[in-house]
Amino acid sequence: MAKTRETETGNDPPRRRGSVADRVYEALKEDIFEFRLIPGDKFSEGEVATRLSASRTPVREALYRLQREGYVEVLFRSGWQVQPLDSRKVDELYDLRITLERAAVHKLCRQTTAPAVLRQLNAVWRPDHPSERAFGSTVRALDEHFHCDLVAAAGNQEMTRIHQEITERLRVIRRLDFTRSDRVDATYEEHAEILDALANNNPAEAAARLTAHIRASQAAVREITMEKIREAAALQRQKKPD
Amino acid sequence: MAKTRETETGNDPPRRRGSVADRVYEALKEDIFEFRLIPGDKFSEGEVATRLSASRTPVREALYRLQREGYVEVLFRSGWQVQPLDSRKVDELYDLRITLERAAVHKLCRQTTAPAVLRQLNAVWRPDHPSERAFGSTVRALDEHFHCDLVAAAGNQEMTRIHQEITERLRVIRRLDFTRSDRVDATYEEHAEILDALANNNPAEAAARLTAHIRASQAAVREITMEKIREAAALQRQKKPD
DNA sequence: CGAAAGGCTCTTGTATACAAGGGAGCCACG
DNA sequence: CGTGGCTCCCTTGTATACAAGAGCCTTTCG
Repeated sequence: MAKTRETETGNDPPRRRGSVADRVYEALKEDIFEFRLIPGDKFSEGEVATRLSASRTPVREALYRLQREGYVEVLFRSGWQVQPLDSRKVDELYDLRITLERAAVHKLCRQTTAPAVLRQLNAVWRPDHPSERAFGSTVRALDEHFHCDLVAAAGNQEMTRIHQEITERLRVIRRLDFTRSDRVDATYEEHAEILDALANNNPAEAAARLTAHIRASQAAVREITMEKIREAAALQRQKKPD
Repeated sequence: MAKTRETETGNDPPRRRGSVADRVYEALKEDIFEFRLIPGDKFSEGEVATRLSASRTPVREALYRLQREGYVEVLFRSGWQVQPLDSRKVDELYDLRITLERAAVHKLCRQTTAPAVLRQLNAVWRPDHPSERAFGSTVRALDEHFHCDLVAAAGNQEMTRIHQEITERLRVIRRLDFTRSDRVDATYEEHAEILDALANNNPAEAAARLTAHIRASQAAVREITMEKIREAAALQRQKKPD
């Protein structure tokens, strides 16, 4: 249901929507996002082509796009592999995110025509009653929009495009952040603080709050990941006690 | 001679070097860089395939890569077109460059293991005698390396990769900067100042100098471009006085 | 019994064949 | 003469056929 309509936020779809290659691209990306394809999994072009009722040509095109975006890798004449997202790369992407969003915030404060976006974001992140707060995966989507909208509002399309790519790349990880209700609450509060600083045209504080917010999320995600790894390891030990 | 070995600096060559697709990719990119393919030019896949003695399959792969990087665009069932690099996008890419390089400089100052790169850069940009200064296209390559090395030294591979992409995208334009000897001299001096600030572990000044340096280059390039456009327009008027 | 070598299968890389559609030029008609 | 529509060619998008190599399994020899 609703497929991966989320990824249609339209950064660079110069290719005609509805082509087989696009369909395959979206399907594979969703497979990766939904863990139907796990990092390390190997598969072949023909296999994917059969499963998605397409020929190898559009499948290859989709795979090359995904490769460029860092999701998969081709092993010379030995099939494809889902690229694992190691913690080093994750940290690098977070750093990059912070760099870009800080720059966006500074740009935003130098602009005069900002309030439109800010008003809209305020409406979402400052509901009249706490009961109006979203929950679950909705918060993840809203959080993504918050950060993407800030960057987009700065007006640099190239920056927006790259930030969008990073956002998608980190999506698999970031969703973990919103599985804890305390983190959801923190997100609401921190976003509100950032919006305050922006409303006061205080770029330094806005940037500081933004950085702290992202770092907190990053730390929480890292912690949750470690937890999950420990759980998985325990389960593994329980299963194979050799 | 020497082909486009420059682009082999190896950001992401997961594809086997020597493949037809890579050869076509490099050839097309060089065609664009050397203005054998001018922005606005239209061409077809079959045409390129014939010219480069390949089939359409690797040509298409190369074209999709170039499309993703913003060099060309596909017109639905109506051929391909070399994407013009409008001034708005150029400005955006410059802004992005500044953002990334400033971040790199800040990171660099927080590190302890920086001097190696700095020493090497100093050797290049602070020759014992001004006579040892490079000239022509060599300066362009050296300037590119200066900025790329700074970013690479910060240690964020993702940032390095994206910065590299931006660098390539702006190369066509930036080369204009080094056609004026005063700009070459300025580059030497400004690079030296940046290296000084880095040696003194003064991130704020380094970032400021860096920004000023890039902005100066941007302004010069813009001016030279305007000049060239005026010249071209004059020539046009002379040719077709209707 | 072990190890090495050879072949067999499956993989990607490339070439070509086929399908669908857009654009320009031409012809006919008002 | 102008304009609208039609047709043909050329374009990309997709499917399939062919080539070359990497890996594994089997077989054979020491």
